[in-house]
Amino acid sequence: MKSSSNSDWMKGSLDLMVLSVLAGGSKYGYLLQQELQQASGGLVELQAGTMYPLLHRLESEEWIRSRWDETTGRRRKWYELTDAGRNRLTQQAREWQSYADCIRALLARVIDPVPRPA
Amino acid sequence: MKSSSNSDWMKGSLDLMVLSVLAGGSKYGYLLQQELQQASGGLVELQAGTMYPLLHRLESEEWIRSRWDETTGRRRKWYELTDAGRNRLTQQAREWQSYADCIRALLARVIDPVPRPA
DNA sequence: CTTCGACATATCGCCAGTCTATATATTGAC
DNA sequence: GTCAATATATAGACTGGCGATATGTCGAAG
Repeated sequence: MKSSSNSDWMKGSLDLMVLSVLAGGSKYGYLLQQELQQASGGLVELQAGTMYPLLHRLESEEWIRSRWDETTGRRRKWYELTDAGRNRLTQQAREWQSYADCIRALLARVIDPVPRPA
Repeated sequence: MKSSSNSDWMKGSLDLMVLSVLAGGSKYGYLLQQELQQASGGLVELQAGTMYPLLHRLESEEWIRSRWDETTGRRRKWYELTDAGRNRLTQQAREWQSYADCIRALLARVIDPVPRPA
């Protein structure tokens, strides 16, 4: 069976999405989760068990950095983009668009097969 | 390190791409590989070790069906879409475009952050 | 005639990454 | 006092893509 809450499309795009949302300002995990869900019109539901390891990885790769806020009882770990992360984001955004265009072209053929060049 | 020949974007889109190419007519694996590479302007290099298992899976799920051509010494296994596969393709194409639009919107924010609604 | 590179399919084992489930703790509402 | 929402984290299972490897045909070059 396949299932999985989202529909597998963004399997390779989660990094990009997370970096994008963080580009809008510092966030802690739970908040990022909410905002991503909102921003995607409910399409993307980043699971906690996916997100936290992902954030840890992004941090270990130094695309983002974190700071605990322990001033309240509810411990929150705030993440922000590093400079490297910001560059990474623009880089990846460019790449992603190439691939998206490429798939779009592929799909266009399906819908509207080339009418054989005169 | 990340590496991987393509850039991980299409991790979840390979099914879609293969079905798309097959929508253009029957192909055997090797040919499909070439055509996909061409059609993508060299962007997508579907590896043999990825493709054959993928084709087997798609066949077991009955989105495609195969026939050996053994009339020549070079054995070729021709694949074509089933009716279900064709439906699957249009279905997935629709879904993919939703997700692509969603990411595009996310990226647009990055490039052009909302100027605070008057 | 042999050898080399392109053609053609297949499988195995590795590994990265996602999900489910689970754990833990705080807080506000009822 | 209990429950749901907030908040983070990890372990284990599973999937899927990739590199390596195997097997064999075929045509061209030498």
